[in-house]
Amino acid sequence: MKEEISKTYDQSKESEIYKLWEESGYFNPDNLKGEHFTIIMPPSNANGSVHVGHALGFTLQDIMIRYHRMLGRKTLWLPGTDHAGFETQVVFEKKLDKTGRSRFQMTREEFYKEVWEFVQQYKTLTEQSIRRMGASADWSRNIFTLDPRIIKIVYETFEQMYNDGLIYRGNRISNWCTKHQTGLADLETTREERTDPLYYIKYGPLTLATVRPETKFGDTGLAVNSKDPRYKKYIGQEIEATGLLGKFKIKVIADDLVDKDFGTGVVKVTPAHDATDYEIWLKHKDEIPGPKQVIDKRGKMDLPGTKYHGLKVAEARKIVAEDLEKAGLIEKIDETYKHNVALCYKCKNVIEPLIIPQWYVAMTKKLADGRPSLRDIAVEAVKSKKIKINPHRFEKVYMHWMKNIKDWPISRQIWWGIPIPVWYKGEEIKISENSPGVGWTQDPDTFDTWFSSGQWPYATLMAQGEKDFETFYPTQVMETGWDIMFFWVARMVMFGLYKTGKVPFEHVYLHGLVRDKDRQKMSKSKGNVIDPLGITDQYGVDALRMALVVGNLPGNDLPLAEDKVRGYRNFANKIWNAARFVMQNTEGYDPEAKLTSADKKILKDLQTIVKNNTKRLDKFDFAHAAEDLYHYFWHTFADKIIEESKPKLADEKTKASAQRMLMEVLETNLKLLHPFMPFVTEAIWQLNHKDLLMIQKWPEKV
RNA sequence: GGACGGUUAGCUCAGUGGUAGAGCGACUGAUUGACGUUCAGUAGGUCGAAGGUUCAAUCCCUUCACCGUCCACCA
Repeated sequence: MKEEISKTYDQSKESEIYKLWEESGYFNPDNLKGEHFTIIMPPSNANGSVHVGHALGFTLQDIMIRYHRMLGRKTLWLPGTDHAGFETQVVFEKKLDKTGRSRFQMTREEFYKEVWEFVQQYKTLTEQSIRRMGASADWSRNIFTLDPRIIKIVYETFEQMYNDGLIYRGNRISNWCTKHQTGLADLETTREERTDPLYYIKYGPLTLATVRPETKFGDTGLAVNSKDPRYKKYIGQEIEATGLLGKFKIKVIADDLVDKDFGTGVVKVTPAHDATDYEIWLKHKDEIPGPKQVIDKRGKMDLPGTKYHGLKVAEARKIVAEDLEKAGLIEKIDETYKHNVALCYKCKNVIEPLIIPQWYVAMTKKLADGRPSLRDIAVEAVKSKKIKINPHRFEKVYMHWMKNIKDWPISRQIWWGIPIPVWYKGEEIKISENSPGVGWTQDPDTFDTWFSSGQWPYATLMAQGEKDFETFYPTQVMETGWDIMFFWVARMVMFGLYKTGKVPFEHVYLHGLVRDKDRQKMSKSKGNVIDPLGITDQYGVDALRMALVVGNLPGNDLPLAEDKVRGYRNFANKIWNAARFVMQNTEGYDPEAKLTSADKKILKDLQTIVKNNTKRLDKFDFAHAAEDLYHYFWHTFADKIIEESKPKLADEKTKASAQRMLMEVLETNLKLLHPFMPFVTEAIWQLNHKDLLMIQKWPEKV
């Protein structure tokens, strides 16, 4: 046996080892006993290849899973993929664009079918990549967000919430992306500071400041602050003014949303095209007319019969400003005005606030039977520590967001997604997956992806059958990136508590983003992307896993350089060779040999490592756990214990003790290292064992 | 406009109320011996600034500076 062990660790055998594990059946908790330990894998978006950020998530989750499996728990790691509605549609439309096609030239059915095929390819690819990372997930329970079992549960929840009055259809102002032709939640917009001209426009006796003169055709009122002495006399009055389309009358109202100190202290109220104005109108419905739409969904002026009709908003703004200037209606222009503009988070086009009917989930509304609002149950779960967020500081961020939460628009005007199961016939509304009969038409919209993925923890388990749900829910840990805490984690908490009465998970672990060695975000255009599969082929998965874990504290971004991966490849080889040394020198050793006091001391010190490491894993302190093991193995075990064992092995009096000691230290280390570096440790274990290291009992704390 | 995080060795980051640590990098030396994907060693830091608490502060408090991030309806 000794001679057969190669001098360097051969990572090309990793896929064979994975096969060994997978075929053993121990990824499936049905073959395990004990108390349950569950992690639901965040479903990967099936629209591209896995990147190193995914690899980080898989690694951290696999560490927890392998650790708990070795502790003797009935351990389930349930994998899945996400259709990722909007995200995927955007990716796919870009692809269409490259070949000169567009979804607007296709039928909805054609489009859906093509995206489905596209997603299937990536789904398979993603699942292979997850395996390549060593993920010990239960593939027998693998599930897709568009699985009929999931859709059924999503529909049930929708109906239940509708009946509870938590879901309603509202015709109100929403963020509209003119490129993607869909409404978006506030979270799906970003803001960018811009410098735009601020026009001071005359409205009869008054002057007001605006950056959007083109929307003046949609004005239905003017507003001032009630405490502003300058304008007291105008409140409630109709003033007469001259505009580009002739004379008009407009009413002045008082609203405290108006800041006296901004501009002239007068604002125009354009409820159809501005969120604040819309809100002002809601409070003054009796005083001023409602929204008057002058911009359409394509972001073009909708003013038939005028010269502005059909102009894009940006063009119209220029022309309107010029015309106002010519007509002597501009008092001045402030060219240095800085303000934040809302953009679509995907295409960075300016969001056009428009009134579009959307479905909403009420966040702060109490239920008729007295149950607290979704927001309140989600706040309580964290406050009462039923859910703990790691790092702790994110609990503050979570609370702050909850405090300011607004109703969540869940309908999207996109095609790729779960259709909204609502049918209309005149004024009648019915919730149903299939047509209720002749004359009914279905709502054309689809759900926001997060409406389905928000239900993931219970939906994935319920989809497997009632028994799985009872056995594995609530889950123990949700491990994901901090960047989707609001999008996803917060929603899962609400849905989970609403639907099951229990928290969906006990712990949230938020990892940081992986960046390049200069802390830059990885992006294809910068060419600084580290491809996890490529790096894995070169250095082995274990090396990548260690590089991702060591030095990576929760919530902090992680700079990753290839050098670091190379360093841990060296470590994997070190482990291999230390093991080779031990095996070559312990042939036929006596596991019961009497220990010398020096060797006893070594084993006692090892207990401290076991104890500390276990404690660290229990506290989710993976970075330090990994670093400690690295140090102990290399600088204590390899550099000192093994070196010092050489004379001991040469002396017949101390040989038996040294052999036993070396083997015990090695095997304990293999077990401790296994969650972090499963492949090299298992490969070594397989050299002299018939069973799997993966299911060995975790070293006892003494 | 709010809030949060950071500022420690050339780089990336740990850490502790009691004369500062790791990895990588640099430098010097060793070496056919489990491993050169190695070993031994050296250099390198007034722990962002100023105050305060303390016998003692890099660590606690206050203020400030700079960097970063998130949230936000001032048109």
